[in-house]
Amino acid sequence: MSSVSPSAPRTGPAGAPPAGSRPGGRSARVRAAVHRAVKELVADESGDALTIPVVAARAGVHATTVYRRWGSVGELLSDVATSRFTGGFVVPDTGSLRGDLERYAANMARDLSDPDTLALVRATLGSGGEQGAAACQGDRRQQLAAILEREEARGGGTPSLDHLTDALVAPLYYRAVFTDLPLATAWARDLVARLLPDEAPQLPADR
Amino acid sequence: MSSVSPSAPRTGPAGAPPAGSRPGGRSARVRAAVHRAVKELVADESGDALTIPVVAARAGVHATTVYRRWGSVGELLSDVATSRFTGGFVVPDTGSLRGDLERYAANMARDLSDPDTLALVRATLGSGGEQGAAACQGDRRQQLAAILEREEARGGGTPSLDHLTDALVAPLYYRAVFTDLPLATAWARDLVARLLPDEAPQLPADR
DNA sequence: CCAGTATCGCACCGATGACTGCTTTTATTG
DNA sequence: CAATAAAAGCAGTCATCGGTGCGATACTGG
Repeated sequence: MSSVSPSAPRTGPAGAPPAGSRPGGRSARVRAAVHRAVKELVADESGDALTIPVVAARAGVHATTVYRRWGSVGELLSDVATSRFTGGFVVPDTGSLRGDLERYAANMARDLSDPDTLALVRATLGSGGEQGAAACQGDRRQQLAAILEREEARGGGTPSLDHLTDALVAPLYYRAVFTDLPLATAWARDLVARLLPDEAPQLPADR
Repeated sequence: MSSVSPSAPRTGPAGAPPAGSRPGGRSARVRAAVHRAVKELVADESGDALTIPVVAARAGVHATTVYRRWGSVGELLSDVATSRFTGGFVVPDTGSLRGDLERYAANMARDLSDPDTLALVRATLGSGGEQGAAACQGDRRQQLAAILEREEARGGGTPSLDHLTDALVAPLYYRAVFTDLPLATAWARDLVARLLPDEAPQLPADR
């Protein structure tokens, strides 16, 4: 008998700067504060239940505001995850497919190695449902597609996007989320090596 | 100021039939009822918050019982996930590594395709923390190790367990948890094919 | 069949989470 | 600079979650 709050005005759909209304200073500041509070609380992992009042209190914002802008913890987490995982890092351009992928995989590995990030992913999956799951991927697909497209323009035959996801993205995410194995960059490079048979690796030293 | 309940007697560590104490009729029945209630509630996905009182009510069990046997929602979910994912299906034995893996991957795909199972995984990840994540894997590693060991006894060189995880388990889980792409058995077979180059597939018709 | 004990049900309490009108502040627009 | 409307703050209500002490119950071993 809950879950639906038919009254909330909620102008913007809780995504980025509210569509056409008021991107002004305060809203943005509140949004940032809430986002940071969520990240911190999720990172703390004190089993603090991550509830709206707690988030609001830590953000120095009134709970009402959070209730109105975001409807529930799930939506809030999805929003945070979205802005955390989209536009994050730039797509590498090393000149070769292998180089791009190795760089990209290494970036992803480093990103997912952060315990705070990992906690955010888990929490978002837990209460963000289908939407939250999507949010945890961010641009990944577009970014990989861009790499692939560039390589195609360059000439060579490329693996499909799905194949790439299976061979690269999936192992990274799986290890991070489900196991406690370390996400070494050497291992990430191995993934690329298995995906692209033969020929020597492009990046001798990492970063 | 929560998370630790120093008083609870809690004889069995909330795992399977209580170690040496009392596997008797009622306890087992209660346990089963609670487990089923959790599964149903998680499956319902009504955003019902999945709280202890709610679980207890649906199980027809008093909340106190749940509080005492399991300490928190996280532990409860971990327990349910563990018993859901361990000893589930038998390790296939088709006589060849490829056959075993294809069969195993297909089973896993079918298993993870169930929306209820998926919801359980997500919820467990969300509030079960590290332990919950481990619980979602069940015997997978041992089972794959068994398949590998059998193949080694048979003679052939086998891929490493980690490699197997990256190439098979990870994509399955990733697709299920993070995307809404279907987990077709044909695709699962492709995964095996990419893992084991050359030679024709062993199972012409599935199941 | 009986004693012993683990386990469950019941009544109860404090704390706090979810949600709602109303007022006040702040950003935009002319 | 003034008017307007959106968004945030405030106070307060209601439901219910988390947790405890005690008595009743059912399982186990002799």
